[in-house]
Amino acid sequence: MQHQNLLMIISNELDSLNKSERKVADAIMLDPEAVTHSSIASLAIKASVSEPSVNRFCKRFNTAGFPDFKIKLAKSLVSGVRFVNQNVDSDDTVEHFTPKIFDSTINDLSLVRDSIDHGVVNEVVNRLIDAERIYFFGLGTSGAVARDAENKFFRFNLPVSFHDDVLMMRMLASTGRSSDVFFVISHTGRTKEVIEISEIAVDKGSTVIALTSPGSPLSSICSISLEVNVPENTDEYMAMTSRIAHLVILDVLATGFTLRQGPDFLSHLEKIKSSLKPTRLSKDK
Amino acid sequence: MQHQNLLMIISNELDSLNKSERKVADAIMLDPEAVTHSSIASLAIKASVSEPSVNRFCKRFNTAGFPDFKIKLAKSLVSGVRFVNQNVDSDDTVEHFTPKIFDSTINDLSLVRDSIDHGVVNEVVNRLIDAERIYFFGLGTSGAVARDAENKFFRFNLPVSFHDDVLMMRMLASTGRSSDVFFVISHTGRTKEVIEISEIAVDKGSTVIALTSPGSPLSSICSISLEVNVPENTDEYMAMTSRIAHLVILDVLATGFTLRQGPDFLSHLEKIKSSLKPTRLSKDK
DNA sequence: CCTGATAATGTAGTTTTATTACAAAAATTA
DNA sequence: TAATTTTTGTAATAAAACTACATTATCAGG
Repeated sequence: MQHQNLLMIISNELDSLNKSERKVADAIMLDPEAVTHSSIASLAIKASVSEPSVNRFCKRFNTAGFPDFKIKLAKSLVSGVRFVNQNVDSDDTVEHFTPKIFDSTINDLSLVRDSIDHGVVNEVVNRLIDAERIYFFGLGTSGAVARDAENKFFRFNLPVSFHDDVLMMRMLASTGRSSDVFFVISHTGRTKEVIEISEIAVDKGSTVIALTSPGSPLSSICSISLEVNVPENTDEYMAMTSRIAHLVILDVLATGFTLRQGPDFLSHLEKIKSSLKPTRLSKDK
Repeated sequence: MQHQNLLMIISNELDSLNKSERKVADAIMLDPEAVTHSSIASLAIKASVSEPSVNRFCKRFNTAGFPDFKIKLAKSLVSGVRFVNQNVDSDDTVEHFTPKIFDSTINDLSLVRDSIDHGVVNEVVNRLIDAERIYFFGLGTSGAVARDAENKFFRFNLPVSFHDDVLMMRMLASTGRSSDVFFVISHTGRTKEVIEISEIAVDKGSTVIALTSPGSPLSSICSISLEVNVPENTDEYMAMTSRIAHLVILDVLATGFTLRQGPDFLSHLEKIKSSLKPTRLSKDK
């Protein structure tokens, strides 16, 4: 893992430390937050070791020195990213598990943000702009994502629909034209029906864009694959965050779409927005 | 606000700074990450001011001095929450706007995380557990959220459905029983139809839980209101992040639900999970 | 259980970094 | 414009971190 939490690394390597290093580690674990504000001297005293021992400790953990160590330590302490189990425990109360779920989602989103392929995003936006029709396909949870996508892309003045019925999907795929874009959403990329349907659409010469995980069967057979790597959640109580990443990516695509259309397009969006006004109660009652 | 971001504070007070303070602020904003690794001297040079000016700058922002400032700055950079210029510009390329959209979503989620009322969450979980039936209602974008919620709560072995058709909603609401829970999702909380339907359900003695924004008409008429304050996005190109916050909150509720059922319940969830296996291609081809 | 080698730790001095006190320079006000 | 206040910088001081080297502990082979 590229970006791992310093405190976590320390606690993992606790066994492979020598005496004084261990003393330093213990002193840090006791109150990491305090270490952030203390000098190398005071930490040395707290750990009953010499200052250079603390310094050596820092370097052992791939930091430039004590100040750098403090910075990295501080980062690892930020808001709920507490290294000690960010997993939900069976005896957690609302106060405990709520921030854990948020933090875990946030963390996953930032991983996706940093790993997404801009070239592919760009290419997908191009294909969407050239499309005469867009179909969003998804089953189960991804069906909800597809539905959200329809809602978003509908505003762009082109025929869009979403489908979560495999029979409909199959029929549409087999009657698809080369100017049609099938946007297939699937977390696993392993659902047989979805793969078959995508293959049909590809055979018919339509563009099939997949929003799925890297290296999946779906990914390999479609025209363009927008691969999203969301770490599998081993925690039984944790929800699937991939669908949220998918939603954000669709936001990205919609934004790219809008930007490419130029500023005139904004007035069109405004028109749709204001069409909803009569359905709402006004702000001032 | 309890936990506010240092970078955000700085960018907010940019106007009230004097010349040299402003120079320091600009130098920091240019590359905050670099500042966390630099000395007061090098930052002073970069900002073309004296070292004491940098020191005074730090103290002005309620930090003990430069080292403490660096720690706080480092913390504000965690989870990639970059606050500088998170609006999408019309000449942004994919490389530019993609992280902006992710960051803005992440930022909103962390605000919701810190502002959510745990007592209400707890109460909502209780009501959901006592429910004999749960209906998830939502229109437009919130329809997709409702659909996702159905998918999630369906696994809990109790009758759940989602509806995005106002006529169906109206009929269900008017035939509702006191053991029924209507879970109404609405970002604005101002859609007339939704409010009317909720009022009907309340009159019939059903429990109406609203997932909506604070102080909205919907919020005031329902049984329990789960209020989510997502800052309105003024940027024309930015998407609505409230729906994502809603999804995460539904994850939280589902988690609370699962935890309350005790460990035996997990085997039931496992059963549902494995029921999907035959629809998928195996990992090893 | 000694001896030499190696690893671990500490001491003391050096260098870097941050802070403070004060003076000079701007800016502001009357 | 002179007095006052605010801002900014200079230079000295203090604090903190690091380095080279010395000492001590540990361990393997005899």
